[in-house]
Amino acid sequence: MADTMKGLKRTHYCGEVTETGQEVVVGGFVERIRNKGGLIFIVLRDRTGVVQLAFSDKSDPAVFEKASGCKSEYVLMAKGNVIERESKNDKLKTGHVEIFVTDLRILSKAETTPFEITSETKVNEELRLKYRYLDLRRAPLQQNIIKRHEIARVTREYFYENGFLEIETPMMMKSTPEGARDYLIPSRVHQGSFYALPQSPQIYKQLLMISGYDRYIQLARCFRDEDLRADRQPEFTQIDLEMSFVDAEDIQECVEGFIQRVFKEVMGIDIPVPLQRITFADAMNRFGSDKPDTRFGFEIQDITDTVKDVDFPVFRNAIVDGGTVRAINVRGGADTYTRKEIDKLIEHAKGIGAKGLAYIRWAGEPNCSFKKFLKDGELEAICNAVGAGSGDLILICADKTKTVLSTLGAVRLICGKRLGVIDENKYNFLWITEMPFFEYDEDNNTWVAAHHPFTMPMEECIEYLDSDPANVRAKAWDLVLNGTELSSGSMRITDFELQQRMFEALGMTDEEIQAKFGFLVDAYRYAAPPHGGMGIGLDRLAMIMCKADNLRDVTAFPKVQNASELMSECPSPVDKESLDVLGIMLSEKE
RNA sequence: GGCCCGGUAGUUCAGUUGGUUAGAACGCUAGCCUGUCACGCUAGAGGUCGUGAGUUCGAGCCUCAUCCGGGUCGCCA
Repeated sequence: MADTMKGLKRTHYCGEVTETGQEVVVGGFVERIRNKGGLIFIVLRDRTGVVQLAFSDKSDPAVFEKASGCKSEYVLMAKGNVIERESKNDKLKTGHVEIFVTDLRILSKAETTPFEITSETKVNEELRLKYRYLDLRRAPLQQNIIKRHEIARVTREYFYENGFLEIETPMMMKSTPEGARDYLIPSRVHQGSFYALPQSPQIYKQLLMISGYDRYIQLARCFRDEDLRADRQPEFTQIDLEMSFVDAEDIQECVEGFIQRVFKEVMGIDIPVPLQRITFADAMNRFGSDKPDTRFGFEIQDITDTVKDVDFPVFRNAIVDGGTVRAINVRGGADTYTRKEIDKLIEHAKGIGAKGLAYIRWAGEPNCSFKKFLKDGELEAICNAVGAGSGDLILICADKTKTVLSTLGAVRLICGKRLGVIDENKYNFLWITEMPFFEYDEDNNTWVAAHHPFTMPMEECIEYLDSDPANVRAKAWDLVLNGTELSSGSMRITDFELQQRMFEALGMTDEEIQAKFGFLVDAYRYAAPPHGGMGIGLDRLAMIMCKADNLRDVTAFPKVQNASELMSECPSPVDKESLDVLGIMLSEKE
């Protein structure tokens, strides 16, 4: 039988025991035991830190006996006097004191854990995830989870102070097949019908504006049944907000205030506002990405004009086909990138869709992969055009402009990371504005909405809606931090006529509109204040603020790449009775 | 669905051209130790080499398939 905590009441967290000359009661997990024979030290841990418990065989033999029976990860409660240590440990906040224990309780015994619960564990993540509850005992993970809590706390405080109302929206809602795949919930009462988990509370928050709630905030759980990435979980949290009687700049200003506040309060870092703005078109041209990492250079440069007379078939064919030739100057990359590494980079570029990369590697002498096609002075002209000199590596891509940009954008990131030129202590925020309204769907040869269909086009673009969809820009914007898309926002269409035109431009029939969004379209018949809003990825924000490189490290119980959870092993099959109740029959497996 | 990387004691790893009984460190078990703090010392237990086929006299190592995990492309209005 384990001991009880009867008669003991915790007075301090372990990490807070710093003053000598007081009697304290602490509780926690055994981090480490150092048994010297007649003297035992136990390091006790809770979520605030650790404190050393001391035992001597010269004092209470029963207490000493109990201490000698302790093992790693036992849950203990200890009463004792805080005394000065004979030899101090400067590495710990509580390193100058220890608790000389007079009453020890073993509240719960632990089996040997599958891995050691230490800060610097190198354990395979798969195992950590299977025993997530043990992994979560480790200080680094606890610090992330606590920091995430701090972010959420500051978020609520900021938006409450600015007049936002927190309103919950349904987790069971109507499935809308546009966009990401929905997670579906079968209905027992309406067999054959399904609810969907929200991809975002988008529709509900717009309805709240129609209902006059003016400023809405919610830390909303969202669900998308798509493949995972390091920065994408199927289940995530958005700081979801919507505002009435505002325009884009008002919303951005409000969010800038939030960013400033959360970085100051949680990290002690000053973020200057207004945040930098760049149009979508500029972002693509300069960085080959709609979420550029601006912490380093290597910007994309158009050298089509410089090479238009070069007799290199790769360049010429691209230009003749209406494409472009662009380059990045990987400054100082000539030594890092050996011939072999460049080949690997080129292979990677091919994976992205490029046919290859041409390069000029200037290590001592400029070494050019297409030298035999160059006439006198042309090599120098290219180097000059991109500002390259000795020690630099120029990577050139020639293809359709879209391919060139996405390739060089990806290559730029790889090179930046490889050369270690990214300052990990920088926080570069960027508004991406004037997002395109339509995207071309090459599979079906149609224009599709790049955002949800209630996004407002920019006023000056409305006239091109039908004639020139490629040039219609949306009153929509993204917020990017260090190359990660943090947030996305837009103004919504409140004009019934304009909304009808949008649906038509997207090729939706009246029946489709009615079936999918009938209630929302109807709602706008009864007047709506001008409104717009944003959804800020809380998980991604936490990830960057914790300097984590994936969302699992800031999520208590994350899912793995195949969207399962290794600890509980969900999803899992259910028995036939459960399915029968729902009227669901599974198809035969192959 | 495509591509890339990984899987050897509980954990982290090593393992030579394919060749006796697969090693180390940490952890674990037992014993010793009064000032440790990644405590120290002594002894010990612990392995379907992810799984299944194949090649071979012989496979941790070679081949194929498959499972699991990671990254990425597609996908994510």
